[in-house]
Parts: sequence; structure tokens; C-alpha cells
Amino acid sequence: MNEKKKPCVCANCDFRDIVFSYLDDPSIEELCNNKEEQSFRKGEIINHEGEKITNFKYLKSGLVKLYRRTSNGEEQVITITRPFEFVSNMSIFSEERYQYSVSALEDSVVCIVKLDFIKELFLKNGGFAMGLLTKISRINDKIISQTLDIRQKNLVGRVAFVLLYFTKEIYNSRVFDLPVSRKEIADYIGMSTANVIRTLSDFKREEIIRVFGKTIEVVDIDKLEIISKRG
Amino acid sequence: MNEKKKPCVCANCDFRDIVFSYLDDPSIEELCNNKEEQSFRKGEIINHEGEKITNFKYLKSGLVKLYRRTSNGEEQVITITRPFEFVSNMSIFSEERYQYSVSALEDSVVCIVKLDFIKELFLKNGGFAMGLLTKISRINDKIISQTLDIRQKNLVGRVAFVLLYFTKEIYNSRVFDLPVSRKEIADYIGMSTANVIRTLSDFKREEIIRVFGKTIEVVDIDKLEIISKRG
DNA sequence: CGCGGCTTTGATGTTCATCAAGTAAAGTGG
DNA sequence: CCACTTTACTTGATGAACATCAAAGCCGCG
Repeated sequence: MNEKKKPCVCANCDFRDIVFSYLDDPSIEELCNNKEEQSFRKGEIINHEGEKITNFKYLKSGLVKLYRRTSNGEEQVITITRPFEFVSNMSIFSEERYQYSVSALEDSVVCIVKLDFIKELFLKNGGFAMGLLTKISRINDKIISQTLDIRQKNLVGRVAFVLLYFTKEIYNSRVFDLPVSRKEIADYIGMSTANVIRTLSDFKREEIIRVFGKTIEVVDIDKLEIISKRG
Repeated sequence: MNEKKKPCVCANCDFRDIVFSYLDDPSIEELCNNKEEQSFRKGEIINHEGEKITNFKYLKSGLVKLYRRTSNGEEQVITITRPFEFVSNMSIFSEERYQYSVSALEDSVVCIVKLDFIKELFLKNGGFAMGLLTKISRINDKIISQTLDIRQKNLVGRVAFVLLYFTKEIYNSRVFDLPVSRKEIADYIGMSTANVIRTLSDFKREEIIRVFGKTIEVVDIDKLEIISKRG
């Protein structure tokens, strides 16, 4: 008798609560067998724009950026996100190929499941399908509203926004190491690198933040909120 | 015997091919009984930001704009779209209330189905669920990529873009009546009204377009493409 | 230690919004 | 149907916001 059946690691994964909550234990077991984990070092590319989509991927740990290259070769950062927001989000059901690239901003671990397996699950398990649709919708909503928010702000408002984003959404701490270069921030909020730096310097001078290289300390978060809103 | 059973109008609707193609005739019949059509005059509001979502709505004919109001009271137009792109798209599965407003730019007809009915269908019919997810993903993808495209362009590029959008995507004709005011164009592409007008005047002067009030004729579509791309 | 990339700052010019003033067009009430 | 009011459109002038360019400092890495 096989008393010591190894428990599937997926059964305890936080991700289960999010989209796989409708799966019973045998299904989770099957998922586990169809799953692979892959590690990416900071800077490595997880999905490449134009590549064929064959897998359903989600971020288990780390931090990634979603971006695309414009016709004149510049990089446009669409969003920066933490685990449990899908990595291969969006296009996976609507397109054959990735519309955007994804790369690791910190060392990251990604879970990879064959897309066909997910599609099968989707077809035969309505609850799972609904959970997945809700999750995907929510991610899309977030990206769209974030993009609209940024668009509406001026230069200082945008920099304030991005600092608050790191403080509240990404690190949940008033002190953090910037995971991106000044240029990447510029590509994210749609302005020039020089002006991102200039604005950071202004904030430093007004003692709203302290800066030590890549390390940022938000001193006056309330003032930052005001600037971001008014922006 | 009931020989003269009235055929359900939904059975022949173009929309059936798009998301309801997986439904068999009895289900379509049921859909038909749960459906209402509602007409909206130009300018009327179809969905209101903040309102509770109870229905699944889609545009049968007409033209609508999706927009939101920013914190300082300005209007931000997210997209302008033709039938068969959902009206109550996006948030319907992820949010309880509408994130955005929708209003009619031309007289429009909207089909309205109770959201609960769609959810039931979704749960028990995997094919339908997959079709719907694909459709929703595609609409979201389109909005996101459009927004990114616009963001990356300068003033003239944006105006060229919007003219091409009306020419190719909306009217499929080089001559058309603008369904929106100059101000609405400005709110759509994120610039001031005065500069939209100025740019249109420049295009007129360079004989790229002809303008008679609301009527636009695109004379040199190639030049417009170049300006839009380079922008 | 020296090379290359990222960062910083100042000077300059372009792009764009804002303001103002005028004209055309579209409602509105008598 | 016309005078009146309001709203949309148009153009020029001005200044603010922002990008670009250039030069110098910093830092990590071979």
C-alpha cells in the first residue's frame, strides 16, 4: 500500500485561492503533474513579443514588467506587477502570439501549464471558467485605468504617482530599492529620462523623499498624494 | 399542433455568430425570451459610471463612446466603437458597478439580457464561455493597444490617427460626417481643443483633407498614414 | 585604473496649453 | 420665422511645460 503519497505542492499554493479555487483535489493533482516551475534571473525575458503562445504562465514570486517596442524602437512599459497577476495575461485567449514582452525586474519564479490543459479545464468546469474570466477582467481593468490615470497627469503628478505605486502596491513600505532604472520609469509614465531625474531631485530638495542611489525613502507621503492627485 | 411557431429573431442576428455560436436553437430561443431591445437617441446615456451592473448589454446598431470623468471634472474618452464590440464590456464580470460611462454618438439600438442569465449560460456551456472570454479579451486588447499607440504619438500624429480611425475602422469611407465634436476628439487623444482645430486647419491647408463643418473628406490617405506612423 | 553605462544638471529650443477675441452655427422662445 | 441666446468652432498671441542636447560626475566591473 502506498501510504506515503506525496502531497501535491499546488494544493497549498496561494494561487489556488485565486483562480483554482473551483478545482477539486483530483483536478489539482492533475494540474500539479502538468505544471513546471521556471526561475528567471533579474533582467531575463519571460515572454517575448511575437512569440507563439503555448503555455499559461503565472508569476509565483518576484516582480516583472510588461512592455512593448514601438515602431521607432522605443520601449513602452505597460505595467509593473507582483505575483498573482498573470504573466501571460490578456492575449492568451484572444491571440495566437504574445502582443507584449514580459521580463523579470527581480529574480522571479513562474509556474507554467500547457495552455491546452487550461482550455480543457475551462471547457468542462464552469466555476473555474468564471473565476478565470473574473481574474483576467480585473487585471485588464487595472491596466486600463492605470494608463488613463497616468495620461491625465502632468510631469510631477506622474512621478508622484509612480513613487506611490511602488510604496503602496509593490513594496508596501516607505523605504525600498527601485527595481527599475530612471529610464524605465520614464518609459512607464511617458516622459523623458532627464525630466524624471529632475523631478526626483526637486522632491529631494523639498524633502518629500530621500534618495541614496537606487534606494528611495518616502518622507512625506501625504504631500506626494496631493501632488499626484492635483497633477 | 403548433405549426406556425414564430421564429426567434435572435436566431438570425449577426451577433449569434460572434459569441452565441455555441448555443443550440433551444438556448437561443430562451435567450430571445430573456432579451429586450432598447433604442437610444444620439447623445443619450446607455451606462452610467458608478451604476450597478445588472444587465449584459451589446450594441446592435449605432455608434457609442466609452468615457469616464476625471477627478477634476474633465471627460476622458476611452474608445469609440461600432456594433459587436460589447457595450457593457469589461467590468461586467469583475466589478459590481460600471467603471465607465457609455453614450450614443448616433442613434443606437442595444440588446439587453439579464446578467444572471448570461452567467448561468456561462457556467453550463463551456463553448459559450470560451467564446465570450475570447471576445472580451480581444476588446480589452484593442483598447489597451490603441491607448498605447496614441500615447506614443505627438499632436499631429494623433489627429492623423483619429482621422484614419474614422476612415478605416468606423465608416470604411474616405468621406464621412464626424460623429463627435472637436472637443470630444481632444478628450479622446488627450490634447487641447484649440490644437485639434489648428491641426485640422493645417491638414486642410496642405490639402490632406477637406472640411465642410462636420463633414470630412480624406484626400491624401497615404500622407495621413505617414504622419500617423512617424508621429 | 580605465572603460562604459547610468545618472545628474544646466542651457536651449520645441511643442503644446491657455487665454482672448471673434465668427459661425445651432437651439429657443415669442 | 425671426431675434436672441447659447454653444461650437476658429485663429492669433503668449507663456508654461517639456524634450533634447551637451558636459560632467559617479559607480561597478574587468
